[in-house]
Amino acid sequence: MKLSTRARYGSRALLDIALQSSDEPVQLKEIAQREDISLQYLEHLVTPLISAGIIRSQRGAKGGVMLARPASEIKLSEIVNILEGTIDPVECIEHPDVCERSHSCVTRDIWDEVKKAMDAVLENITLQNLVERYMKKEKPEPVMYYI
Amino acid sequence: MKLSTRARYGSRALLDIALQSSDEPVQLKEIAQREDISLQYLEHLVTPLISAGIIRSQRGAKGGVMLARPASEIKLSEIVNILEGTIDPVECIEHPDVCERSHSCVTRDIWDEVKKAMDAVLENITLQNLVERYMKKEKPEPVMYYI
DNA sequence: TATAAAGTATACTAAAATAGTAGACAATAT
DNA sequence: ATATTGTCTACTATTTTAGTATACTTTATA
Repeated sequence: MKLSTRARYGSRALLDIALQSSDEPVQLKEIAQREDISLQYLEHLVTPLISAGIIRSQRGAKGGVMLARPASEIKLSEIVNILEGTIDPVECIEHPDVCERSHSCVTRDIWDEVKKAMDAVLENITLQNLVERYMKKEKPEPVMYYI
Repeated sequence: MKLSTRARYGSRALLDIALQSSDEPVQLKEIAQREDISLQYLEHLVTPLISAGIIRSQRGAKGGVMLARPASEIKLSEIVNILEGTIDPVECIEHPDVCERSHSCVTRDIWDEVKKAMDAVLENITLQNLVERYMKKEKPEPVMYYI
């Protein structure tokens, strides 16, 4: 029941891009270095994200990638879905035919509830939220101490 | 992000046992047949469930397995945990040391929230609940039709 | 317009996890 | 005594995941 590196690395890469947010594209090489992901593997993650319209790329010298939409409009559920495929904990949620029991299977119902619980979390978190969380961790609000 | 067959088969096997609930042990061979799981594979699932005190077994002729506790005291979270290992979607939840970023990683925080959402579902469903859901599906309450 | 610096695409390989099988062994009801 | 049933350990096959390699395309800019 583990997420693969694809979703993990991919989310980190996207957060990285969001944090560099300027008008200039961010080079894959830089992302790879900062995030400790091999450039070649990162490319595998970037391609589907481009196809899905999460990021866009500029080829050639001074090229790189950038968010295709505002960070506030990129939901984590979308990212995970693109990189991980469906989050369904069991095949029979999406394709009931794989098991003749599906229609009457109560355990299947449970896995569906589990999926929905996960979805609910991921649907409500955007890249922008991640950026804010990051900022908060990096620069915590000064705390007042009362003596 | 798939559950393995272990948790799926295991839950079904336990529900099967709960449904046969009598004082007599249920034979593994029967469970295997009803649930379409090879006997040998089922044995792999049964062993850890016995160790964990979910079921107990009687060896020898007329032997089999039975619930070691009332179905209402067996939570799905426990079953999944035994058969699947932790449900953590990423290694770094349980073992932050696997990644030097853990302490400052905001994506990790998200995966932790996802885990908690899943846990919340599985903690609240017992084998007894599954039995009741099953009964409901099999013998739906008669519905009044108003003309 | 040549060229270096990027991203793109496809194919391959290694490693790990998952799923499943086989067979000898141990306990027990009858 | 013995047939029936669970137990244990070892092995194997398959699939998925992770990662590497290499040739190719695009483009800024000198």
